[in-house]
Formats: sequence, C-alpha cells, structure tokens
Amino acid sequence: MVSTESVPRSKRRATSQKSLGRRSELLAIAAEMFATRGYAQTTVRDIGDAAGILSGSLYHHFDSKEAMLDEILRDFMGSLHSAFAAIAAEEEGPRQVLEGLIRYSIATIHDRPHAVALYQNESSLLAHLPDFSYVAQISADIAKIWLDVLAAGREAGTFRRDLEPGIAYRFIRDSVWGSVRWYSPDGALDHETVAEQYQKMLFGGLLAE
Amino acid sequence: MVSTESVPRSKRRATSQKSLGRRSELLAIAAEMFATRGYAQTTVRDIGDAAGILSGSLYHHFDSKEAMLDEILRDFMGSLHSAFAAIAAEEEGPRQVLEGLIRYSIATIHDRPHAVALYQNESSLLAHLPDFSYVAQISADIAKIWLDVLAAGREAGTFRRDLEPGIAYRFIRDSVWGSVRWYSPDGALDHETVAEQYQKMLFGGLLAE
Amino acid sequence: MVSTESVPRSKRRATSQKSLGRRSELLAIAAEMFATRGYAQTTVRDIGDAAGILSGSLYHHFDSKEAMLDEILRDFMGSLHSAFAAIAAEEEGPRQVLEGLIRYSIATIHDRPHAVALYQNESSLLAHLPDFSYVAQISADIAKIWLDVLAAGREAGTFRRDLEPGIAYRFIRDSVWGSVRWYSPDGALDHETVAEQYQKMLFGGLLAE
Amino acid sequence: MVSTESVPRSKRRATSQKSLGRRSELLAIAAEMFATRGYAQTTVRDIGDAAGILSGSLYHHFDSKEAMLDEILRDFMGSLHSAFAAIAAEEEGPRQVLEGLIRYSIATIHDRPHAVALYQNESSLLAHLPDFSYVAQISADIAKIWLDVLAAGREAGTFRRDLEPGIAYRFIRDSVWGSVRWYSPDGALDHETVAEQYQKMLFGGLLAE
DNA sequence: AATGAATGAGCTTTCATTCAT
DNA sequence: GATGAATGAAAGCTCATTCAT
Repeated sequence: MVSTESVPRSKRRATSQKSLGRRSELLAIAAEMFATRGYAQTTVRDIGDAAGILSGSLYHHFDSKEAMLDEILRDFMGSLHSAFAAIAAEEEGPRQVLEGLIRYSIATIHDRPHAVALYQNESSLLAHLPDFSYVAQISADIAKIWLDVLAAGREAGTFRRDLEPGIAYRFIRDSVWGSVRWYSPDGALDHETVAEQYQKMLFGGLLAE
Repeated sequence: MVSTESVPRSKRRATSQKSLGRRSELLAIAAEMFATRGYAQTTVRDIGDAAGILSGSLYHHFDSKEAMLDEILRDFMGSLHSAFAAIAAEEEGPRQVLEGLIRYSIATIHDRPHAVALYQNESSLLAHLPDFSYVAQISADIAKIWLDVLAAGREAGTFRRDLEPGIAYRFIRDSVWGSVRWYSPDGALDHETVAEQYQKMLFGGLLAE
Repeated sequence: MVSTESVPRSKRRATSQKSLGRRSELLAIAAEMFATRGYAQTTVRDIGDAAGILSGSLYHHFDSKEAMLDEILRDFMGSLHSAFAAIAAEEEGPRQVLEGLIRYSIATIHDRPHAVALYQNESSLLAHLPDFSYVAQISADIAKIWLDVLAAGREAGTFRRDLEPGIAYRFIRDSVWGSVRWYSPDGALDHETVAEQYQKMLFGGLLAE
Repeated sequence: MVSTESVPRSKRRATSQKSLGRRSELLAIAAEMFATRGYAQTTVRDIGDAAGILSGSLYHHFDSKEAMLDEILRDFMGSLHSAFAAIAAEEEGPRQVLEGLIRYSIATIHDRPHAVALYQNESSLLAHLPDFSYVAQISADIAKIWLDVLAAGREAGTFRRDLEPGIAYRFIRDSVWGSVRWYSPDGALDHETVAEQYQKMLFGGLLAE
C-alpha cells in the first residue's frame, strides 16, 4: 500500500530532481568556468565540453550564455542580500552585527567561491548593461546595510569617530571579499580561522598592546 | 653649413621624440581601455579608434595586442618593485616601513590607476601564461618585501603576535589595492586622506578607545 | 455485445478521424505559416508552437518539414490541374473557357489563399529540386491548358491575332495569380467582384468605348 | 603642364573607382544571389565564395548581410520612385503617362532584373521590419503616382468608368512586374516587344475587333 | 606611418532531426 | 502521440593579424 504510493512519488521526485539537477549541474559548471577564466573568455563550447554535451545543446536549457550568467548572479545576489538583511535585523549591538556580516561573508566565500569570484570580477563590467541593472541595485542595497551598521556603531561610540563610514565600508568590503582570490575551500586554512583573524585585524588593528 | 646639419638632426630628434611620444600615447590609451573594459573585451579596433588610426596601423608600433599588455605591465611591476625595495631598504622601524609601503601604494593608485586596475583584474588570468611568468615572479618578490616587514615587526613586538603574517599580508594587500576600484583621482577625496584613514584602520582597528 | 464491438469501432473511427483531422490541422497551420513568412523562414518549432506541441512531435506525423511542404503543394497542384482540365473539357467556346479558368482561379485564391501564396512564392526556388520536379511538371501541364485555349481562340478569331499566345498567357497568369498578394478573403471586396473586374480588363482593356 | 595635373587626378580617379567598384561589384553579386535563391537562403559564405573572398571579409565593406540588402533596395526604390515621378510630371495625357510608366517598368526589368526580383520577392516579408519601413513608404508613394494617373484618365473619359482604379492599379502592377519572373534579358524576346504587347493587352484587351 | 583589403580561426546561436522514455 | 534531451551541421559575425600600397 505504501509502495503503490511511494513509487510514483519517488519517481516524480527523481525526475524533477534529474531535470532540476541537470540545470543546476550545468549552471555549476558554467559558474566555475566563468569564475576561473572569466565570462568573456569562457566559450559555450568550453561549457558544453565540460558538461559532456555539444555547445548547441546548452540552448535547450538556457536562452543564451548571458542568461546563464544572469541566473547565477541573480540567485547569488538575491540570497546574499536576504542573508545580510536577516543578520542586520537581529536585535544586537553594531559590533555583533558587523561580526555576523563578516563571518557570513567569509563562510559564503567558502561555500560558493565561484559565485563570489564571478561577482567580484564581472560586476564592474556588468554595471552598465541594462539587463544587469539589478547588480548595481542589489549592491547598493547591500552597501546600505553595512553602512547603517557602521554609522550606528559610530553614533553609539562603539566605532571610532575619526573614521569616515564610507571609507571604512569600502575598506572592510575589499579586504573581506578580496580573500576569495586566495582562499581555497579545500586548503589547510579553514574559513573560521580566517574569519577570526580578520575580525581581530578589523576591530583591533595590527599593533600590539 | 651648420644649418644644413642641424636641420636634419633636429628633425630626426623631433621624429624620434614624436615616435616615443606616439608609443607612450598609444600605450596610455590601451592601458585605460584594458583597465576599464578588460583586456579581452578591448579590441585592437577600439584602441585604434581611440587613437585616431586604423587597427592595422597599431602593428607598426607593437608586435601584437599582447605585446602592449606586456609592455604596460612589465613597466608597472618593475617600477613598483623597485620603489617597494627602496622603501624597505631605508633604515627605519617596521611600522614606519609599512606606513611607507601603504602610502606609496595609495599614491600609485592615484598616479597610475589604469596600470593598477589592469594588474588587479588580469594578473590572475595571466599567471598561467608562460609569456607572463614574470607577473607571478615579481608578485612573489613584492610579497616577500611586505611579509618580511610584517614578520620583523611581529618579532620586534610592534605587531600583534596572534596574527598570522601570511593572512595579515593578504588582508592589507586586498584592502589597499582594492581601493583602485572605487578611488577616483579626480574626485573630492584626495589620496592622502585615504592613506591616513587606511593607516588608522590598519594599525588601530575600528573600535573606539 | 453490440456495444462491445461498437465501442472500439467508434473509438477507432474517432481516433482515425481525429488522426486525419490532426494531420490536416497541422498541415493547415504549416501552410499558413509557410505562406505568410516563407518556407525557409518558418521553423518546425514555429509550427509546433502554433499547434501546441513540441517540434519533435511533428515527426510523429510527418517525415520531415519538406514532407509537409510536399504534401501541401502536391495536393493543391493536383486538384488545381484537375479542375482546370475539367473546365477546359466542357464543350464551350474559348472565351467561355477562359472566363471559367479565370473565375475558378480567383475563387481558389479566395478558398485556399495559403496554398496559392505558397505556390507563388516558393515554386521558383523549388523547381530545381529533384523531389519537387512535379511542380514544374504540373505547372507545364496547366500552362498547356491555358495556352491551348488562347491559341484556339486566336484561330477562331475570338482573340486578337497580333498577340503572341505565350506572352498573353504569362500576362493573364501573373495578373490573376498576383492578386493573392493583396486580396483578403475576409476583406470588403468579394472575389466575384474581383473576377468580374479582371475579366473586363482582360477582355476589353482599360480604354473607354 | 597638363600632365602634371592629370597624373594625380587620374590616379585619384582610379583609386576611387576601384574602391567604389569593389563595393558595387559585391552588391551586384549579392543582389543576383538574393534574387535567384532568396535573401534568407543566400549565406554570406555564398556571397564571399562568388566574390572570391572569405565571408568575414565582406564585413570590411558592409556592416551586415542585412545592410547589403538595405543598400540594394534603398538605391533601387529611390531611383524607381524618382523616375516614375519624372514621367508623371511630364505634361501629357493620362494614356501617354501610363504608357511611359509601363515602358519604363519593363525597361527596368530588363536593366536591373535582380533588384526588381528582389523587391518582388522580399518586400512583403520586409514590410514589418522597422529597418525597412521605407520599403512600404516608397511603395505607397509609387502607388499614388499610378493611381493618380488612372483616376485622372478615368475622369477625363480616357479610361473606362466601370473599373475601380484600385483594382486596376493592382492588375497592371502585378501583370507588368510579374514579368520579371519569366523575362530573360539575354533571351530572344526583347523588352520593347514585351512592352508593346503588354500595352496592347492593357489598353485594348484580348478580344478581336 | 598609415591605409584598406583580406585572412583564418573562432565565436554565439539556430535549427531540422533523432530517440529513449 | 507526445516529451525532452541531445545531435551535428551550418549560420551570421568578430577579431587579431598580415601585407601591398
């Protein structure tokens, strides 16, 4: 009895997983290649070869090469923004929120290095394309979250008054996200250590005492 | 009599100066385009158009598009390394040397933003090409200079002991050089202010007190 | 018992009718698209979309896209030739026969505009393909019918002697069939009026008196 | 003295002729292929092959395949409209003007058969494209010239009152321009004979007496 | 020094067709 | 009968580079 129901259900699930899996699989391949060799330098043939199909067959799944990039970036930036907003919404002090944002950022670099690298490398070139206007939009939304925390902490006396929040934000952002270029998820250094060291430097500086 | 000699001589000198000027002019144009739209995304026709000549005519001045990139990068990295080495050679304490490296880096971003951006954006893609092996080589030499200062300062008790120099180096490097993406040489913010703020954050951290 | 037999029979009949209907339906869709946007410009995906199925599913009904065109054209040209032959076989004078051919042609444009347009637009490109040799063949057969009428009428003194029948045939053919490009079956102008006006011009010319 | 001037002048002329000649040559090749096998069915490789160059080299002369079609059609339709307007502007009776329009049309079919065929075959598909809106525009302008002549002749009693000018125009247009499909500039039949026969049929009709 | 015509390789994309399910 | 994934060939176009002038 259970089996009669479970068979089609599992089948349906399997099929849908397969379908969804195929798309995701292709996107994962594309993301990795876009990230490592650059979007423009990655040909659809490269992606097809890596996926074991002909380049033309990609167009059965996606409208264009650009559509693949769009799907990867849109998904990544959307979830990043949501996560940041959730962290900022927690009722805690500015320092705790900033710690949370940093920790989540470095964990994201660990979990989704290709999407992060892609965003780091391509967003400046993409900003001007109308189809990718959301990149600049979400970037601005994210910046606001960080800036608000920095400004609140400055008001509250947690952060130094002689620092301009706009410069501080860029300083933090560049140092944290920049680590995507050298951090290896499979390397000896684990991301929690990185987060810890970064927080020490960011909050306390390099000088002893 | 004098005039008969001096005329062609001055002419020759003028031509050669013009030639040198023309080369530099073309390289400056190429550097800007490579930096702003990416090396691969910049066509030789783009460069030719911007220079007011046909793309084919560029080959009168340079062997290839890659040769232009090479010349720009080699020159930039060479002078950067020399300058860093000179700063490190001055007989001063680790903190003063590190301050000097940072100040010079930010001044370089102000003075040669295109070359810096080019290096930031393309060096990772270039690292694997045999013709650009010097990029990785000089990068390593530069890293050694910074790392030595950090290690010396740590030994001397100037810098915190609980920071891993390798991570600290990358942290500083990414935050400092990352500013090339947002700093505008013509903007309201001057580079000395940036350097000052960056040193405050790097040495003392964000926290008040 | 009757029911056991009648059910599958009616079912089969229904299915087969449905099948036939489906085929015709698909051919009608294809004919319209071939006619309006051109055979080469119409993709099997266009046809599938218009029919509500996937392009690949069309191959359950037809061997190829070309086979659809073939079926449409063969059917059209066959019935056109038969009808013309029947009109010519009636025992009447050349003028009456010619009137009949013209009237039938314009009625056909009204009844089957897509097939006519298809024939008008594609036959010249098709003439050279071996698979479509029947197009040229039937065209020649049809031409003979019209030419014979014209020649007979000229002999009989009905038609002018100073007109070359070959030129006259092409003149009539092009003017009559050309109307498929502007005549609208749903428009204000009905096809009988068109036929009447065309006969006036063809037989009597434009000049008054 | 004359020679010193004539040398550079003839040189310049030769160069410019060569350049202009190359473009025209390529357009002539393209026009013939577009006309005989259809625009969509003609590949840029076909054109390149026929011209003895690689397909990519065509893009040194033209922006796109469509730009070639555009240049051919725009030139043709422009000169056709001018010529028709000039004929209509001559101070003569409607019959003489109509004769002139017909004669010029058939001469054009003789002189520029490919451009005419191209216009005949592709204009209906092009009408909807924004880049080719001028095709519909000039077509309408030309139609107005013919219609005005027909209406004037009808008013003046030259042409029959029982013919609707709109239908008459289409009848004449289709019969005259339709001849591009069968008339051969190199054939035994010369275009003046065709014009003469067409005028006989159009003005006097088929019937004897 | 520069032009302008051409090359040749490679790009993204389209599309008729096949086939296992 | 229909789906959906894939094929394979070909399309229009781009671009670094060459070379005669």
